[in-house]
Amino acid sequence: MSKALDVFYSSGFQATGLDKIVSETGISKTAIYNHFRAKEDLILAALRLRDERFRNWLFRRMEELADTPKGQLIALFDALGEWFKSDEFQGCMFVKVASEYQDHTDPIFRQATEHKRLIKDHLLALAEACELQNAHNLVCQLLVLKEGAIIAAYLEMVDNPAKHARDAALALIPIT
Amino acid sequence: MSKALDVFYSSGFQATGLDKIVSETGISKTAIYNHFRAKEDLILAALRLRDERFRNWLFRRMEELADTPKGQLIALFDALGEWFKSDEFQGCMFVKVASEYQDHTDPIFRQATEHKRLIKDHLLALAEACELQNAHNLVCQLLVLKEGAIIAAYLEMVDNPAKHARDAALALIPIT
DNA sequence: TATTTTAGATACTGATCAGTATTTATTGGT
DNA sequence: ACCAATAAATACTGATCAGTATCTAAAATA
Repeated sequence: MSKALDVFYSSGFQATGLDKIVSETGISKTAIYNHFRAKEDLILAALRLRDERFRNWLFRRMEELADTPKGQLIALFDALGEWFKSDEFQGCMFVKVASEYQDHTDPIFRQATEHKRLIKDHLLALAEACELQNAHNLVCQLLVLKEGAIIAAYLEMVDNPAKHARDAALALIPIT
Repeated sequence: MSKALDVFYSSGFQATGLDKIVSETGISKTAIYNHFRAKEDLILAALRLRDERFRNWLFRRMEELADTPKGQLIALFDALGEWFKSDEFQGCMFVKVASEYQDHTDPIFRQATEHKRLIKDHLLALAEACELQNAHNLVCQLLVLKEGAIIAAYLEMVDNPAKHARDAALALIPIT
């Protein structure tokens, strides 16, 4: 499953045939279809695993980098910067899968949006712990910065997008 | 060509077979391959057309909405908001194609990044006309906001992402 | 009008896709 | 040791893919 995730992440979803999954994982096609009803289910499982791993890593890293809610919101962008610099980085898997499965009612598309919602919830909790007057608006702005930084990193639009997003976040978060 | 662009935009690139292009456009496969050496060339042509149309529309709209360079930079987000609300909106075609053709040396991927570069150049010219001390940093931040707003709109992460991006931009652009 | 050229439409090719049926090997019980 | 049951590996299916070859019809020249 973990290997399947890697293959989908680096080679795409439609472009990755099940034969490739078989050859990369060593698991036979029969065994795959024993656990998953269809390729769609395999993709959904890969997305679930990715969501769990990524959120765990991100939230933990934010906690390691700062101990106040406000500090953690800023550390979001430091954590993103580390991700961008890592060998693993190949853009956001959920943006990519939502680019391939564009039907907004498709379970795959909806699972991509669910990942984003879970991150939003976490940031909202942090922002509300800051006792700001409009935590919701701030979180929306930070989310826009986060997604933009990931795209900018993937498309190599600017140098150090995480730094630019962090600077912008600092300008948006009240000092008090 | 225009119709082919629409099909790719709404149905994806790998998922769209040439048979579908034939049935949607009425142009025979032979005629298509007379003008384009391969499907890749057809995609590249569609991207060129999209780039030209989108940049023309965006820059013109920014000019219509404001007459100062600083005003136009802010109007970028008003124009984006109009795009998000339009029926046409289905995310950024270049982000989507770069999600399907991930090899950074692939002509398709590079053409996607080229589109982003051309927009960056335009914003840079506007920012430099504002005579700010660090126009480059500002443009990088605005680009991050722009890409994030498009993703947030496509994945329906937040309500009115253009407004949030615009508010953030206002906080980043010096008042003077 | 007869002939040649051109262009597009249809039909085809080998490859690859997701998914399945059959066969082979392995395990567990007696 | 023998049989039953399970699980996985191989081989196959119809569909679809990008791309091509052949065929047909129209237009241009003489």
